[in-house]
Amino acid sequence: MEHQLIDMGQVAEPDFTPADSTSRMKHAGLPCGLPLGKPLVCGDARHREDRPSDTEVISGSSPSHDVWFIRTGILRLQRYAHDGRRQILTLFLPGEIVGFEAEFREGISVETVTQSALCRIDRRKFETMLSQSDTLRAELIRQKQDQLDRLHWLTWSVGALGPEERLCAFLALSSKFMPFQPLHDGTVVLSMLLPRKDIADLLATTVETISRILHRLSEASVIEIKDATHFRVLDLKELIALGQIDGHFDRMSRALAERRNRLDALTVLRPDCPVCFCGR
Amino acid sequence: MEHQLIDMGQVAEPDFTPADSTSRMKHAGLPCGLPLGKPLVCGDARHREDRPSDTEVISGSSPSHDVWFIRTGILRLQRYAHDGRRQILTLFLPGEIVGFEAEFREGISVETVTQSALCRIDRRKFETMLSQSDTLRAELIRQKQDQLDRLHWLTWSVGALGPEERLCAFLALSSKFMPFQPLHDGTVVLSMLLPRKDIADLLATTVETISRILHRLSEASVIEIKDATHFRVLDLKELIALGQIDGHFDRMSRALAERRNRLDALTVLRPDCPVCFCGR
DNA sequence: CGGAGAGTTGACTTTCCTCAATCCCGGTGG
DNA sequence: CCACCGGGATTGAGGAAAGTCAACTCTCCG
Repeated sequence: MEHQLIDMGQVAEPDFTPADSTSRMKHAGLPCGLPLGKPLVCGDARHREDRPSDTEVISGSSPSHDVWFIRTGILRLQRYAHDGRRQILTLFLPGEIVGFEAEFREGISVETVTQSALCRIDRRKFETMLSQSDTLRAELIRQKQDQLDRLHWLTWSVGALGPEERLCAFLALSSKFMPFQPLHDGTVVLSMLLPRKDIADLLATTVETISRILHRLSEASVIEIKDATHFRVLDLKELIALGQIDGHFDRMSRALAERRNRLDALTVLRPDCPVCFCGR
Repeated sequence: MEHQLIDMGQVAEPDFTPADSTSRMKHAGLPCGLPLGKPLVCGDARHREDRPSDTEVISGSSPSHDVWFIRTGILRLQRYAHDGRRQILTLFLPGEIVGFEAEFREGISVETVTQSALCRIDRRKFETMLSQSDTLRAELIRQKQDQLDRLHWLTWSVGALGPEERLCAFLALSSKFMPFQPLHDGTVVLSMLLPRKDIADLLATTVETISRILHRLSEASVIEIKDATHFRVLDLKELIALGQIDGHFDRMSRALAERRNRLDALTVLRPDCPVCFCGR
C-alpha cells in the first residue's frame, strides 16, 4: 500500500459510533522526551504540563523563557488583526518543538487547540542541549523545513485558491494527522479535532462557508458527514484533485508519517522516561 | 533618526526626474562573494551570471544542481494554480542564498523580477562549504528565519487583511528595500522595481485593485504618484498604521538593513574578488 | 427542564474580481 | 521629425463569490 494509514493513537476510538462526538476533548498520555536519539534527555525534571483546550502557551506580548515539546495534542500559531479577525498561521503537532525562536513575535501567540500534554524546557538549557547534540540540531532543522513547507502551501492556497479548494486540501491532509477509523471498504472515518472556527481561521474563511462547503461535498459524495466532527472520506483522490495538492500530498504525508514514527519509537523503546519524572 | 534611510545603490538615480522611468531595468555590477566572514570563498570560478528580468532561475519541474547567491536584483518564488492564477510566495533580495533546499518543490519556481547578477554554485560544493564554515551556517539559518518571518506576515496579511491594508504594509516595507531618493523635506521618492502584476500576485489581488488603491492613497495624501514607478511617501507613519505592521516594521527593516550592510561590507572591504574570477 | 454553545441554514449585502475600453509613454521606422 | 505601435497602467461598468447578520436546530449538561 502506497500511503500507509497511520493511527495517531491520540484518541481511543473502538468501533465508530456517532455518539462518540466528545472525542475531541480526550487524549491519552505518552511518556515525554526530546528526539535526541538513543538516550532520552529532557531539559528539566517535573516539567510535564497538561493543558486543556484553548489555553495560551506562548503569549503575544511577554517574551517567553521556555521552549515546549508537544507530547500529545495540537497547538495553533495565530495572529489577530485590529478588527479582531484572526489568522491561524500554522498548526503544531505531537513531536514538534515550539517556541525556540520566531514563534513569539509581537502579536503572535501560541495556544492549544485540543487538550495537550506538553514538556516545558528552559530556553537556556535547551540551547545547551542544542549545542551538544547533532541529532537534536538536525531534528530542529528538519522541523523548520516542514513548517516552511506547510506555510508555503497555506500562503499559496489562501492567495490563489478558493475556500472550497483549500478545504478539500485540508481534509485530504487531515486524514494523515488526525485520528481515524479504517472501515471495511477501505474508506476511513476521520475525527476532526478542530472546531469550525479554527478551520475557518486557518483557511481564511468563515464558519458559515466551511459548513456550506462540507455539505456541498457531502452532496457530491466526496465525503459523508456522520456528525459534526466525523467525516467518512469516500473519495480521497477527488479531495486531492480538488485541493490541487497532487504533487505535494505524498511528500507532506510522508513528513507527517516520519514524525509520527519517530515519536512512536521514543515511546515504544522507552515506555518509562528515565530522566524526567513525568513517567507513564 | 530612528529609521536610518539606506540607499541600496542598485539603481543610479541622481536628482529625481520623472523621465527616469526606465530605471527599473538598470543595475550596477558588484563583486560576488559568499558571506563567509574574512576570506571570500566562492564555490566556483567564472560562475557569475547576469540575467534579464523575468527569466527562470530554478525550474518548477527539473531538480536543480545549483545554489544561487544574489549579488544584485530581485527574485520571486512563485507557484501557479490550475486556472493559471499565480501566487508569489516571497521575494529574494541581494545577499540571499537561494535554492539550497525547499525552494524547488514540484510546481514551485524561482524567476528574476528585475535584471539580476547571480553567482551559480554547485550544490555539492556548497554543502562542503556549509559543513566547514560556522559563519556560513549561521548566515543560512538567519536567512531562513527572515524568510519565515516574511512568510508569516504575508500569510497573515492575505488571510486577515484587505488589499488596501496589504498594499500599505508593502509600500512601507518597500521604502526599506527598494532604491529611493531622499528629498529636502525628509520625505522620500520610492522607485518601485516591481511591475503591477508582480505586486498584485504577491499581495493576492489584481492589477486593477492595486491601481485603484494607489490613487485612493494619493487622494488621501498618504503618497504622491510621480509616475507609475515613482511614489513619494508623504506619511510613512500612516502607511505603517494602515498596514498594521506597527510592531513588526522596526524588526523587519532592521533585518533588511543588516543584510544590506553585510553585503556592503563584502564589497567595500574586498573591491576585487581574489578567489573567483568574476571580478568587478 | 432550561440554557449555553456549536453548528447549520437562509436572506441580504458588500467587496473585489472580471471584462472591456482607454490612456500613456517609449521605441521604432518611414 | 513625426506617426504608428505595443505593453503596461488606468478607469469604468457589471456581476458573482463569499462575508455578514440573524434565526433556528441540536446536543450536552447542569
